[in-house]
Amino acid sequence: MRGDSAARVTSHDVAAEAGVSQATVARVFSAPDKVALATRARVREAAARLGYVPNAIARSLKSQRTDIVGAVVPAKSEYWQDVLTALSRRLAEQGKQLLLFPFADADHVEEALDSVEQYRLDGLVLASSTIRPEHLVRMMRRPNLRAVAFNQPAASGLLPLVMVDNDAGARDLAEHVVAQGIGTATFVGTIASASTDQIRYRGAASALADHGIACPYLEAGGFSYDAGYKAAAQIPDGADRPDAVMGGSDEVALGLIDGLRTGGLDVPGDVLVTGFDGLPQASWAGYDLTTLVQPIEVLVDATLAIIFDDARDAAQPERIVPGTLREGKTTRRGHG
Amino acid sequence: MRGDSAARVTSHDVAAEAGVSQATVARVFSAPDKVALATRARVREAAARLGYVPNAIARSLKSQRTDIVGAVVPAKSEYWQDVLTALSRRLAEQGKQLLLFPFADADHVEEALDSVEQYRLDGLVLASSTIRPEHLVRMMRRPNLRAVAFNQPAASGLLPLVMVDNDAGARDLAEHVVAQGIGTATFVGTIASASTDQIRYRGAASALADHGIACPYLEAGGFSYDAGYKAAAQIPDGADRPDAVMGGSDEVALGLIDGLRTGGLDVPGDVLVTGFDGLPQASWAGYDLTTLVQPIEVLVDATLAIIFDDARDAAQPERIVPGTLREGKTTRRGHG
DNA sequence: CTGTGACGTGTTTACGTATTCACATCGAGC
DNA sequence: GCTCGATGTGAATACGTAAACACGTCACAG
Repeated sequence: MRGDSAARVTSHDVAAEAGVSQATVARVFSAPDKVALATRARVREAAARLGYVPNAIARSLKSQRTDIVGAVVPAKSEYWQDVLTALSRRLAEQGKQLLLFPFADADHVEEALDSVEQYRLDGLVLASSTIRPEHLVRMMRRPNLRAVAFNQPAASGLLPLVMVDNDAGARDLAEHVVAQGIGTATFVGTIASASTDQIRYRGAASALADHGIACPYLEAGGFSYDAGYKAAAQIPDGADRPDAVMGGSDEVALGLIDGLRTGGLDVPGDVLVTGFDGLPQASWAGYDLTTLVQPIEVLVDATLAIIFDDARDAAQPERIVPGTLREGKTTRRGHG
Repeated sequence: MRGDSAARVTSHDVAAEAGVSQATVARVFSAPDKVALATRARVREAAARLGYVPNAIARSLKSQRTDIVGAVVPAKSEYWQDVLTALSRRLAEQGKQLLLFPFADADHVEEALDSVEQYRLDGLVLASSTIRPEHLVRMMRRPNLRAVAFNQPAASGLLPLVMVDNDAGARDLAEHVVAQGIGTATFVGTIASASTDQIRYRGAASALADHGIACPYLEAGGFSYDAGYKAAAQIPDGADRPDAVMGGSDEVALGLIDGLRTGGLDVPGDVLVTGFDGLPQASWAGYDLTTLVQPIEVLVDATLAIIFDDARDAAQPERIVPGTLREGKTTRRGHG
């Protein structure tokens, strides 16, 4: 029978029950090796009897550490869901928590950041390339808060930065489709103002240009499946139809595939398609998309290293991690 | 030029700057109408000048409210991602935050709950039917914590409960496939021990039985696409092949579709497929899955209502919300 | 036998805010 | 002209913990 009726059990209550001081109780739970073995056992028993659980709020107030990392991310996005899953898993391993600050539009970032400042977080992950530089600067200036920009090239020079090598990845994808023998290509970007989108397009266009292939840009207008699906209708058909369509993200690429197929085209028979990110869905048999897989675990680890490593005086780190080309059937040309 | 150099600005600092007491500063930020207009303006200015932001930790300690709701959810799941997105959006509208406690296996729920107790959350959403009853009981007993079971039939009688009408939904789906003229069916469940899985199967089997159709159960062994994909290979082919396969969740159903198609079958030509949940991916043109769409917004609102409504003495509420049948092409038989 | 350090514990204070209580001021009502 | 209530503000306290500091005990080296 655990004492669950007591409304709020504090370390003082436990101290009284065990016949020690509050400080000793606190030590048992935060620095056990500083307490004699016998005392420790007695306190532990008393705590169990009363159903005592340390109050993280009070601890945070006193210690000036919350053990919570915040993440400012777009509310709707497959890619970020994956990142957050990896992030929270790693944090949980270290006994830390993840506090979510999702935002719907880029216009609502401001509100999210207002909330962020109230909580004295140990660190903050600023995700999405739709966060504007002025917001980044704002976070840069908060004392005692390690903010890291995640996959957000625009943050370069403003904040510590972790990202996949978008340029190299886009080039790899372009080289790959060139190797399949294409003669024309179109890049369907997500949102033209996003810095990742720009880098990916430039990388792909530059690599294609090296082979004498022009690559017009088409904006899907979002990071979503729907945006890609609708964009497929904009792609020229007939004689002007490109041999390959490169999506600015996997979500857009998946939408493109279905959009193109709905339009009566065969992927990869009539047109090759590539993505970018390496979402789980890209591996689904129905799509089997050729894409650039981001090493999310590596990126997350690098992010947490920046937040928690004590080298606070170090220069602004920038970790740029290479991705991996995943070759799926969407670029496998029937060499008939 | 905002005073961003000051390491930690407190209400005391603002009070000194504005020539008022700390209490007045606190009032300006928590109950502005209790402060004279002129004073209020002066304090606001001083606060802006110093870059003061109220400390949510200290506020929580004093007020015994954190304005944070926790959610214990499986780390990997499309369905829960959707729910969490809706949940955090609604919370953000009320100036509240969502703290995530993801768990990898059912065995790790215990650890997650340990963390939960440390934070004095305003409410807790217990998701996933893989959380075992003993864990539910534990949360039931915490004082000052409104825990709500979300889509977790097993919690009935133990905790306030919000869920979609799994039984009716499964029946609707079964009736729908019967109306397509099927003669045989197989139910491919997620995890047999999950209470939602059991209810969905029983509902479907019962409705099918009303039409004299037997419905064997096959366990995919997970809630994932992969589980469904692999399970497709277990489905009898040839003469024993069922006319319809009902998936225990959309993720499983999507995997089933691809698995069946990989096996050379046509969906819906050779076999009909249904899902359950109404994931965004189910609407993707490549699948266009017939499924039962959960009204996630409604479920989330009901959950938050239980957490925040002051009728704390009310009997344990149980909200069971009906879902909506979404008819996709995976059950559209070619009436050739 | 005394000085020294390690060890274990208690006392006290501070973290930053919300709230209670007390007090002062002011306008209105008999 | 005095009471009364409303209004605005300050002083003081509590929320629950961690950590600095002080103290006492004991083993051991000289």
